[in-house]
Amino acid sequence: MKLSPAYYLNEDVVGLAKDLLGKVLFTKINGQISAGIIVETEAYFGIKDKASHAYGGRRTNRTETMYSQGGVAYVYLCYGMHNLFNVVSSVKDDPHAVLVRAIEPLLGKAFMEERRNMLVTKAAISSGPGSAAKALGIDRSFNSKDLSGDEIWIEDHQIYYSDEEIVASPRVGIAYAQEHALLPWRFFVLGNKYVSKPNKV
DNA sequence: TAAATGATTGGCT
DNA sequence: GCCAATCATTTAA
Repeated sequence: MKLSPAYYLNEDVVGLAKDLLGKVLFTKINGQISAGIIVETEAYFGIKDKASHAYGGRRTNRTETMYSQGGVAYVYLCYGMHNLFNVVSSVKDDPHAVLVRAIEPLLGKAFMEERRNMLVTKAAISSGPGSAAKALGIDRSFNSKDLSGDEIWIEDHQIYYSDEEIVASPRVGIAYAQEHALLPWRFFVLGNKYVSKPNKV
């Protein structure tokens, strides 16, 4: 069930971002397990992507995590208050990553409600990268953690979406990345209410 | 050492 | 729809 370490070595990060839709992201915190189906992702294409923190080969304390071999978590603080969770992919020294932007609550919904202080029936509980991470209890202490460990991992539950249900669109919040801002590297499940806006074709 | 800024969200109008 | 909140990280001096 748990994805094998080899899965994350895929050097086609855009294809991986699409493939991660329907996979199930788990966290176990203080023995409490929660999980959600990944329904929205974005690909960050290593050193050639102006929207990536690793653009141009920039290598700092923060981005060092992305240079790891695929299969670890990259979590960083954005706008001073949101923890964004990414899956590091590809081989060592090739800083590709996939941002998980939304999940559909599957297990441990009571824990999510407690962490988000809202009912799981509200789409906003895990819609958007900051919200999805918070619902699962992910914070910066998860940065660099191995995705094949027992604190955070991803499973394949044989959930597949058809090509008609998967939509590719430009990424969100990266207007500063100029021409790269228009690349259709955001993928989401059409009609799923947990997908952040814009969520229409 | 200091200044600038962002892969956003939620509350208010 | 608009806008404030809030700080780690980066870059420049």
